[in-house]
Amino acid sequence: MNDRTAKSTAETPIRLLIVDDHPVVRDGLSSMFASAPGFEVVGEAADGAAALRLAKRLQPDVILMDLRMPGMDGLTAITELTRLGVTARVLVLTTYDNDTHVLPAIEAGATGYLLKDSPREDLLRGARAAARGEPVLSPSVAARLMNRVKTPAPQLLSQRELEVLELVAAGNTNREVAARLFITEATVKSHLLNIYAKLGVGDRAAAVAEAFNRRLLTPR
Amino acid sequence: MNDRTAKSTAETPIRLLIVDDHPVVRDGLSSMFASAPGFEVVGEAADGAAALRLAKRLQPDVILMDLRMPGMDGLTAITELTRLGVTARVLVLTTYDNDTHVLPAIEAGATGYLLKDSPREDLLRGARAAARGEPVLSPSVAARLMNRVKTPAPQLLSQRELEVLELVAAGNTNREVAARLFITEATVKSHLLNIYAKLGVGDRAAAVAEAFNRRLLTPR
DNA sequence: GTGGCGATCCACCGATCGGTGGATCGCCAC
DNA sequence: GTGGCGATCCACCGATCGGTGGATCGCCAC
Repeated sequence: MNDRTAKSTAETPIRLLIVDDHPVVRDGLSSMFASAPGFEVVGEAADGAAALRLAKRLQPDVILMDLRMPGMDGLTAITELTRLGVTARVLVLTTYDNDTHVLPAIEAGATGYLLKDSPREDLLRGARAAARGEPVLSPSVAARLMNRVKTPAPQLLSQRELEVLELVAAGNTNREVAARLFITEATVKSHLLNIYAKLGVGDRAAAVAEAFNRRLLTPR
Repeated sequence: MNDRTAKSTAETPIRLLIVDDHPVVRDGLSSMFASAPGFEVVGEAADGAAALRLAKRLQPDVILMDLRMPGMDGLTAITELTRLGVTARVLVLTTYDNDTHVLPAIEAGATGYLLKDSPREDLLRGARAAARGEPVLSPSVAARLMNRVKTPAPQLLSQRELEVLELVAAGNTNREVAARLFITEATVKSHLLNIYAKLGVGDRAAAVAEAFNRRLLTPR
């Protein structure tokens, strides 16, 4: 809460909050960054709840966040930070390069991740990149992200069926779809029944959801 | 179609297909990669249609693909390659670091992109990474990808409304939703009407689609 | 503690949807 | 050129959905 004016150096230092349940890790990271130029460690926390409190009060630029912690874990903390609109960039700290845990953190709002046992230079560079808002990702995680947006385009539905489904997703009634496609309402229903069979669903709402799941429809 | 056996070197070279409508660019890239160890340029094409034909016949490991071309453009060609199940990794070649054109290419199935005027070493490294299936992305494009999967979580719908919508998206009728939530069908409808009003839609199918668009529901 | 607001809950009714049972057309393999 | 298959097209009917018009409850600000 104390008013600090640290613009003596040419560049304002990057304010760090370190969150890890192991004191040894906290101390190690803290001393590493404290001794590096351009960084200032403004706080440490041992679990997600403490991290949330400190983040709100200290307004750090970058939060180094462990995922596995007692009490509120890192993923929940990141979700909360995002929900609260905290602007700090979150760098996830992982022990191993375990993608499956990292991806949900990215989706929750993390800017990237670092391995705890990365070389000192990598940690400093990653934190600086995060402070600039740049992602810090390994190729394997980046590849997983790409797969999430790639359209497999399995051509499961015919072109006409996809047209019908898109119009239904846009809120058109069967009659409106028919008018737009210059066919009768009965034909629209027939297409819809084929769509239901192909997608394994029983109504239009489930068909739309399944189409998004299968990337047949993509969020705009 | 000629049977080639190029396993004289310790490692099989990376087979490249170069696609660009400018002969100068093709020649430049071709000679650059031909003179580099570990690469073999197996073909060149001047537009998307030719690229498709050659890709199917030559089965290259990596395709260097320009986006702006007369006739079939690069984006369409990438979409077709993905649809046809061609296993070649596609590296998009861009003149400028214009993210907006690159992202759709990534979504269509490209492994990454390179700037045409990148240093020789970057081009070689990028092509090798692509051959291994690793993404080749600049931080700005990676950041855009991340934003696509991040959940803004605007808490637009109440918890109960989201529950109802999820059950509707799963194909439940109003009566089934009511039974699962231990409320009456009338209450389910009331929730749905509130959902429609909040999302600005008029029926359940459009509500599901809009929820995916706003990341209130996410593909599984 | 009172007002206001959103979330949650409920009943009745016309419009729409999904189910059943078909027909025609074009394309590809044999 | 014939068979088979999927895409596209169509009519009738019971079940479900969305629209209208409400009531109650809990929470927060004043």
